[in-house]
Amino acid sequence: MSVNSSQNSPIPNPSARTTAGERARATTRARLLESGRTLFAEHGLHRVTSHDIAAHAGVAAGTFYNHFRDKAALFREITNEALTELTQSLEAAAESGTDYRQGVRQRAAALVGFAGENRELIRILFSRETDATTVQSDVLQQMASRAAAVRKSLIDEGSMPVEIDPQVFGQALIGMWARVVAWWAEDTDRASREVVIETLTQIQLNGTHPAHNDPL
Amino acid sequence: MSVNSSQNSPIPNPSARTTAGERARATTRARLLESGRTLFAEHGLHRVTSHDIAAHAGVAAGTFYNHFRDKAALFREITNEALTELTQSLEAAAESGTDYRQGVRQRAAALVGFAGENRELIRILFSRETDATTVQSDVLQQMASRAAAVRKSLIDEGSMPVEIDPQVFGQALIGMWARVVAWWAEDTDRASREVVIETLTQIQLNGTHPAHNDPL
DNA sequence: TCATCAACTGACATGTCTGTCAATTCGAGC
DNA sequence: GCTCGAATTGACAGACATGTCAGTTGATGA
Repeated sequence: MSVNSSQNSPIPNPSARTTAGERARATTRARLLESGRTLFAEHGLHRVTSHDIAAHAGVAAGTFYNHFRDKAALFREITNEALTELTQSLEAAAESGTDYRQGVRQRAAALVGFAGENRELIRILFSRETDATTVQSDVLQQMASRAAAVRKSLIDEGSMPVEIDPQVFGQALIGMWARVVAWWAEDTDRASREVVIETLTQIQLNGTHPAHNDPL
Repeated sequence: MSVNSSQNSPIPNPSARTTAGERARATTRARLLESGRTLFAEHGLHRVTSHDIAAHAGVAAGTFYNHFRDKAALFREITNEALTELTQSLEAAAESGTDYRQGVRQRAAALVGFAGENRELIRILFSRETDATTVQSDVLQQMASRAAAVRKSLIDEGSMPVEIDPQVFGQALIGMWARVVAWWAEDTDRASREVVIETLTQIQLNGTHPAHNDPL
């Protein structure tokens, strides 16, 4: 096997020597993904058929199955790609954060920033009107349990009232993030990016260090 | 038309003189609704067929359509009933509250209480795994915009920092309520009812009067 | 006992989505 | 120009959900 053997990566390497056939195949595949993204965002998973996607991409119905086992496979690829990107974005934010307050704000900014630049994907992942609801939880669950862990340690050291349960608060954060981001991505004129970030940050910080916080 | 003509009400009047046929009809209808609730809660709207519901209720497929125009009609009836009940419960809580803090806690208690006693309905209305997602928003939207209005007036009188945007906060509350309640209703051993209520209350109060609150 | 009628039955016609496959197109190499 | 094979085509068969309807059941009351 050569070092430069062809990859399964969804993104074809443009610098590699490719045949016209390979290029055509990659183009068709990309078109199908793009059409899937557009249609799923607009109509939701179960109101879009594989034939719809093929037609929107300008290829025959059978071609769809030349590239994807079934509709679920294409959907999975779209959402996995989105979630990977989002996860990376959040992890980068987590690493760059120094103190806790700053970290919270940076993660909120990463989430909101991602939402602003990937509105179709957010619509697919989080919107009430579409159906990726089973998928969404993983990233957020991670974020929330991280937040819950921090919160737990704050309780243990006594700097947080026990009335706020870490698990419940974690779920509350997940719900809040998903909803706010979906709402905002639907129409980003509804609020400025900064206000959204700031509100999410404040809620999380106030929930964490209530009452006896330094005023900002 | 007689004063006592038969009604379209889903709940038959037991004190009225009824024929055996009418009683049978009401029973069948109730069975279908009950089966729908069970199956929708377990499998979600679009993985349950009208024939499934009929079979679960122990009647023939055609009987379903003797009682409901179609699957959507039965689903609507289930969710409407649930939402009406929930709304009433929340409104009762809103009326009984005297001061703002108390009102917040009472509405949270009403929501959580409803969730504990109607776990199937909550699962249908709010769970990620089912599909009533379009329906859920109305009640919560109302709750949230009420909360947002109060919050706006607090901003206007200067007792709340402007960083927290009322609209965004309203969406955050909706998301938080829906998620927490769905999570808790799935397994009520996850946290005590009191802890859930208290956490929701704290988050909302802290979000409203941050930093310079009286400590509880 | 019998006629009536609403409730119920379940086979079926209809429409829709899915995934397949034999035939066709088209670029690459000879 | 010709052959090979990968990519594509689109008609089609199978699976399934939906809603209907002619026929059956059983309570009612004459």
